[in-house]
Amino acid sequence: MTDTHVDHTGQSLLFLTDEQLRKGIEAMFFAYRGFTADPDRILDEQGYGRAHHRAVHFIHRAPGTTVNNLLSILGVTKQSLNRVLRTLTQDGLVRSEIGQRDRRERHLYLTEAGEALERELSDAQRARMRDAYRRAGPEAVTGFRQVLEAMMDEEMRRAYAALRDKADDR
Amino acid sequence: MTDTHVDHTGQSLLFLTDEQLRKGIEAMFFAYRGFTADPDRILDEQGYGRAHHRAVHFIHRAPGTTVNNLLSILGVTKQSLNRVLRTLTQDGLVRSEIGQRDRRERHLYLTEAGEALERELSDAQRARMRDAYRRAGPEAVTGFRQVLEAMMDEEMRRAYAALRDKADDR
DNA sequence: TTGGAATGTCAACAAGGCTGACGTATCTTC
DNA sequence: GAAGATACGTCAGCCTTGTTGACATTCCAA
Repeated sequence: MTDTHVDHTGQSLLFLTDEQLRKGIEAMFFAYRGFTADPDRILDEQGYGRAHHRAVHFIHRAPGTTVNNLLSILGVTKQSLNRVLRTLTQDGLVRSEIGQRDRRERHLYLTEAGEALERELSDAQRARMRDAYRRAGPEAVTGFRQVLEAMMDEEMRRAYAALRDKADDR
Repeated sequence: MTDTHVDHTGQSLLFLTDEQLRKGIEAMFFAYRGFTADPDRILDEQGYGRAHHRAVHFIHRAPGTTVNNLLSILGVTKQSLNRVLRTLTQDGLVRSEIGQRDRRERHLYLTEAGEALERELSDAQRARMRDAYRRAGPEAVTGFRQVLEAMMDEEMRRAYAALRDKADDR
């Protein structure tokens, strides 16, 4: 499929045709649809959207995070995030606490109900991911992660790395 | 990173922790942002959005495609697609021809201006993809594609395969 | 102590999804 | 030839989720 050669320095070279790159682009497009399909269904039942999923996911990942912090991870305006946060708070899924050190800050946490939704969503998404990994095999998984990481913007790569290494899984 | 073992049947097994799966999920999220970042900038300058990009991309890929066909690939409603197609046609980027065999059908083509925009968009996206591939290396590329393909819904996998094999690149 | 910066909230608007209803042209089938 | 099915376009109206602008609260440094 991909045409690999080794040059005189021993470096492995990739000859990438436009066609190969296009396939990668379309694979990314279609796969992302599959990636979000299961959560989307669950969210729809509850009257939520992807924005709610993202908020819930990252609050779960980093409990006590501030609004500003979440903003930089999600890459949206604070007004946009605020609307999502407001509905989640009203519905009793998210709880916000005024900062001890800096009273301007709000620290965000999931309630029990919030954790329950998060679990439902991430179970579905992990099942999809696990299935894809199983079918593709272990070497494929490593390659998958390497390409994705190389595709991020520098800024996102930093956000990802910070989250990536938070919990250990060796 | 991924823990692989070989069982007594010689089968390679994957032990996937929730943490590993979560990293994959977050990698997918951040990478998709990088994936769309460059086209988004170009589109924004011209007053278009991702919806226009998708239409232009697939009309370029399958010139003469019908509206219905495009609908099933994009997975949106005809009202939604129509809005996009209308602006693209008015702006002289897309041209539609009444079908020869079936005069109810409209066959879609990019104009010269449409092809020019498509080229600009896909050049940017390919550059990003090429860069990611180069950094990740040849084996990673194969794995990347395998996992993505396994992550698609069955329906999307068919659409992808149909497009995938249209042009040859061995 | 006061003015600027940072944090977060409220209001209003736009893009782009969606459903529902309908009109028109064109097959296809009886 | 009439009746129904199909392909496409359009109008109206809704929702989510992005945007900008204005404003309140709080902190900090001059």
